[in-house]
Amino acid sequence: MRISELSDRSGLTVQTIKFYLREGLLPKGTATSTTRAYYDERHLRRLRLIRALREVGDLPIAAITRIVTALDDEKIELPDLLGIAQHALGPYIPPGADGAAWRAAKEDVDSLVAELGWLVGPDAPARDLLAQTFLALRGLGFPIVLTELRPYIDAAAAISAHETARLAPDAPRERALLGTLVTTVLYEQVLIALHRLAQEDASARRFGNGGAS
Amino acid sequence: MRISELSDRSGLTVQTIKFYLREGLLPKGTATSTTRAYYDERHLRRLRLIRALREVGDLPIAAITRIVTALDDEKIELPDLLGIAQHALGPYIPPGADGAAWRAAKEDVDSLVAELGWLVGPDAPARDLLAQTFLALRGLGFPIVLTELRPYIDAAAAISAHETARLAPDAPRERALLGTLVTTVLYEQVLIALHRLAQEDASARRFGNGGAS
DNA sequence: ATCCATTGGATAGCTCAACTATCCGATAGT
DNA sequence: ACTATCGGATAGTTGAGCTATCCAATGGAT
Repeated sequence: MRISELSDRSGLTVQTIKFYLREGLLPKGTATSTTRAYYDERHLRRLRLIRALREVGDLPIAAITRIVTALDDEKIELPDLLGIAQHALGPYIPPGADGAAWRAAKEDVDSLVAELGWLVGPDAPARDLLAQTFLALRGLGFPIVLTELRPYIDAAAAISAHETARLAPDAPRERALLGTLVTTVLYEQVLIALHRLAQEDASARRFGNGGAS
Repeated sequence: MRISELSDRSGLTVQTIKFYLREGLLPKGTATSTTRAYYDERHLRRLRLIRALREVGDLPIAAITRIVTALDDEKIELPDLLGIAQHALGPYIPPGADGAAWRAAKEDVDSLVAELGWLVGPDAPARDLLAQTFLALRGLGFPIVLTELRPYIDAAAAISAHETARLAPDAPRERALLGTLVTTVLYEQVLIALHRLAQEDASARRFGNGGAS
């Protein structure tokens, strides 16, 4: 199909698609002449992936670029993609930030991970995310207590065990990679949404339907 | 304290603090003359809250404005604040979007919530967030299966039950409100971070330490 | 064969969010 | 009395993510 049909079918403007082409998010179509190139279903699927990561996952273009580059790289295998995706998700803490309090929070996280016996790379960005949150909580007068953390740890462990088990080991590479990504990025939003819904429910039951309009 | 001391203690520039004052995120100090105003610990706490919501929760200024306005409104009670905070968190789906597929996704969500018997307001934004994610997943060829959702539902329910139970009913109003907010916004990040860590652990165990650097 | 809408490719511009910088007149403290 | 600082206002900057315009080259319809 031509770019205009790609535009129609994806719901994106031609300009936006050209922008994604420029940025290297979308591979070029097969050129049949100077002024004509053809696109196929793979391009359409790629656009859908980009939009899902942008709109639902709220990832910046730069992060999506890194992810799709890894997706297109035949050499990258499934287990490695998770690391790449997680790195792309951030957060990006400028190195050497914040001094003593930051280092203390990092150490809290490190010792928590060690205590749990989780096999996690030492520079996983999720460590920074957790440390950042610990730091903010402390600053607001809500210091972290391990026992308070327990339900979150259990929930995280249960869900990720389920997710990993669900990966079909015989799926074709592209689909397996996509499945991993989807799990990492989109099901995280599912979890957040369900949590907010459950929270509203719990609050309504406790306070007798407080703020529900 | 004066604005310069507030700047030093919060780590924000004077300009940024002035910006927050202009935007109504930070209440004005008590003016002692045309060119002098004094700020107290409450202002410092407010700045810490703003930064936590911005940096950790990644909320836009507009959402934070709505939240702190509710915080400062003596008439708003704890149960109502949760609704306000959740509304401020978004997402903001432009009404009347996307047509048939969108409506179908919304209905999936509505029937799910009904099936679970959860007491959730009909216009809770979390419904939209979930619908949006369902839609994206379907577009990528990963349709939602209720059984796949089960672990997420259970996790969400367990966590929010814990959170609601943890609210001390005798805490002073300001602190109770803050606690609710913190739970909603910051512990969500804790959950995400733990999930990513757990996922990396599960993947490492299954594939023999794949991408961990 | 001709002609005009469409395409690919390049470049420049726009919009929004979140600050950041400058200016100005008043004043507090020395 | 004087000068660094403050509050308040206004304007400018930066980065992300598009969006619009231009241009020469088609290529399908006539």
